[in-house]
Amino acid sequence: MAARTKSSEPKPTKGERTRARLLQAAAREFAQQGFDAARISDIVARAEVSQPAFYLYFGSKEAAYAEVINQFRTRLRNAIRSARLPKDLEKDQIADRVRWSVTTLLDALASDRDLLEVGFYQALAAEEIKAELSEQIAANVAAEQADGFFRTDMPPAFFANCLIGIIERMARSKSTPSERQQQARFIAELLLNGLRVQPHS
Amino acid sequence: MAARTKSSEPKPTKGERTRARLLQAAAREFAQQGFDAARISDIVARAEVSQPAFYLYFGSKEAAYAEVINQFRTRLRNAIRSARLPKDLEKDQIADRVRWSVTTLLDALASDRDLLEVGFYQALAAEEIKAELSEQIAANVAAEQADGFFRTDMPPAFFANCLIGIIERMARSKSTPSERQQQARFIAELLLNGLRVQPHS
Amino acid sequence: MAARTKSSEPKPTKGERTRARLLQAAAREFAQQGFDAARISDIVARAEVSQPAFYLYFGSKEAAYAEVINQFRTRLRNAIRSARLPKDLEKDQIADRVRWSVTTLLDALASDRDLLEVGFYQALAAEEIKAELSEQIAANVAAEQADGFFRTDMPPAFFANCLIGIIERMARSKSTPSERQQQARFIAELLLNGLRVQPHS
Amino acid sequence: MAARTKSSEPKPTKGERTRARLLQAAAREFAQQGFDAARISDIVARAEVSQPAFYLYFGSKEAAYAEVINQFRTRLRNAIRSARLPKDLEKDQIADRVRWSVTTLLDALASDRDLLEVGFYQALAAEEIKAELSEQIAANVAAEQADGFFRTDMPPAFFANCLIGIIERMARSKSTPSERQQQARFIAELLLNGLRVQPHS
DNA sequence: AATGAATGAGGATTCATTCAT
DNA sequence: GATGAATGAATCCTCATTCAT
Repeated sequence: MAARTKSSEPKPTKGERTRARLLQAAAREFAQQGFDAARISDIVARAEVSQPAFYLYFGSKEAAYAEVINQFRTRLRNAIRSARLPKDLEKDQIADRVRWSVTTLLDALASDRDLLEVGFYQALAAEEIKAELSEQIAANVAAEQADGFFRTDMPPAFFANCLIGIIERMARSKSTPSERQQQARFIAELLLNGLRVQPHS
Repeated sequence: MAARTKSSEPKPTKGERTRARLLQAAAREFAQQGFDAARISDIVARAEVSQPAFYLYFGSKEAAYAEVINQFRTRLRNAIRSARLPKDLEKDQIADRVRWSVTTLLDALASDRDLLEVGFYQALAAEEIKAELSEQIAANVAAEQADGFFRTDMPPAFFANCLIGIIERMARSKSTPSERQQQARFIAELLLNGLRVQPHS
Repeated sequence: MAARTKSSEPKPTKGERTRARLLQAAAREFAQQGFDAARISDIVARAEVSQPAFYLYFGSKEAAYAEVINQFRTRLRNAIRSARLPKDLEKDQIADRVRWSVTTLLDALASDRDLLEVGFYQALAAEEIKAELSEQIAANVAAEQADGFFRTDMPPAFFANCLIGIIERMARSKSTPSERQQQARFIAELLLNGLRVQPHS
Repeated sequence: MAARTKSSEPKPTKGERTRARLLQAAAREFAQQGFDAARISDIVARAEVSQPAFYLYFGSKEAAYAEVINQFRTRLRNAIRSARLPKDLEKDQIADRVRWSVTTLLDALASDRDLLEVGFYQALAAEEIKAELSEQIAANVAAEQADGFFRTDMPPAFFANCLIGIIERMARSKSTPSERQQQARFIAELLLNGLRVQPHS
């Protein structure tokens, strides 16, 4: 009776495992070839199933692509949710916290290179995803401006887009966790203090 | 004084005009559909010529795409060349000059939406182009750091990528020249002074 | 008085009921889609069983189609057998009797629209079935000519085909029993007396 | 100057001839296999062109089928138009004239066996075509009833359907022109005078 | 008695590309 | 300088059918 008490997923059936394999193979092919150039035959070869098996689990090439994109969106949304600065933050912790937020985002993006490629760099999906991301970040920034953390003479949406642009560039290169921390440090520093020669630091 | 003495383009022959129409049509189709989804048949339809005419001027679909990309690269290179800060700049003019550089870039990018789409947002070409762009900007930044305009505790390449990321996001939306000036002002301000609440300003 | 004493079908097992459901579903799909366009997946969906279940009861799609056709043939044969004019018929009862024969046929055809569609209107089966039907009717007609009921200057086979053609057209439209009686009346009248303006009637 | 004066069709281009070959090949395949079972690959093989050539002239398999059907409809419509009894007909010429009408129809149907098969015996198109045919014939019959040629106690639509059914059966078998005349004679006789033993004839 | 899962084989359609004129 | 006509090669997708349970 005790078994499986905690697990939310009872145990994947054979079909579910096949489907998962196909989805992963699809993500890889879409990432490497783009939607049009990706061939179902390569996806199923990678997943080691026959062509009809693909259609057992996805209605069409488009549907599979959409599912890959959705995976990415969902993960990204979750990451964003964790990246909000808490209200009771001390002013001198801002830098740390911004760094942490950026790290969270970079880590989320780096967690699956294939999803990243499809969702962030392929024209078909990227713009819509970035638009959503932008809105969410802008909302966060607005709140943080209201809390007095950031200067208020720049529109949140503008800043959100800058952040997305920067992160997109950074996320492009394969990086280790510690490299990402370093990146996050630079980004936070640039965003907070700018490029101008600093008075003392 | 003889006619056409100064003009660098003597006078386009019929063939040259056809070729130009085809190239523009190709840019539009590639921009709207992406390389794979773009069809030669649509390109020639747009250019109002027959299919074989396309092969009279371009060796292949790939070759036409490459030519579109090259157009973009060339324009971009020229723009970058103008964006370097002059050495004898007064320190209090930095802001103006950075603003001007960013405006130059944004204007160059906005000058042809189709080229921009292909060269900056389509995975096939974008990374290479951005890599080149990054190197050039990094070189500029390094020089400017050496001249004492910018703080030196950030790697030029890092900064170059940030700038590219930001510019890419900004260039995405269709904008009027004056909107681009406004964008450039924000960008320069952010890059120079950061998001932190400013001591006095 | 005991239950099922008279019934020729002892009591269908579960398997037999499944098979019957499948056969009916097949008839419906074949009728609506034709042999080629009908899909096993739709048949089993209609019968609410799985795909393999189909092959538990029918060797192939063709076999199932053949069985549907056979059902129709059998019913038709029985109907024809009842439609023969009895020898000791009074001359003035011919009209009634012909009417009755036609009604019998029309009723038989109307008793299952799906079988009718497959067996009478789908090219795959119809010709063969009509050929058999034609022979049987021709035999009846020949006998009736010999008995002096019908004029003998027309070949029985010719007349049989006319009758089949007429009946086929009539059977096409969905009709109530009383509409079929009306149709039968017209048919009998036309066949017996023709379209020419009648001397007195 | 004199050349081509009478010809209404200037001279078929190569493409038009290819298209005609394809259409005929399609008619043959559709006739022999039915719409679903017919394969484009067989059609183009018969027309001795490549598969893409098919799509140069027809948008799809469906479109080609529709065109075949339309050819048949058009011919049939023309035939029907000629089969109307002229008003100034002498009563004793009715039989001849009915015979002639039926012959016209049978000849039209026999003129292209492939079109006939598709348009008259394949479920997909047959019903609609016969419905139209029925209306036209019924209109003719009504006019002829009004002119006093036929008895008026039978609905024209009913008679039209009978005629169509009979003709459909007759047209089924391959026949020579003289066989068709014989068929037409029988049909006219049956329709006019019926099967009843005739008083004197 | 029944099914979840899978596949071999085949068919329609599209597209870049090329002759022959 | 230009095109009507044609094709080789591929790709998505469907369907009847089966295996292991």
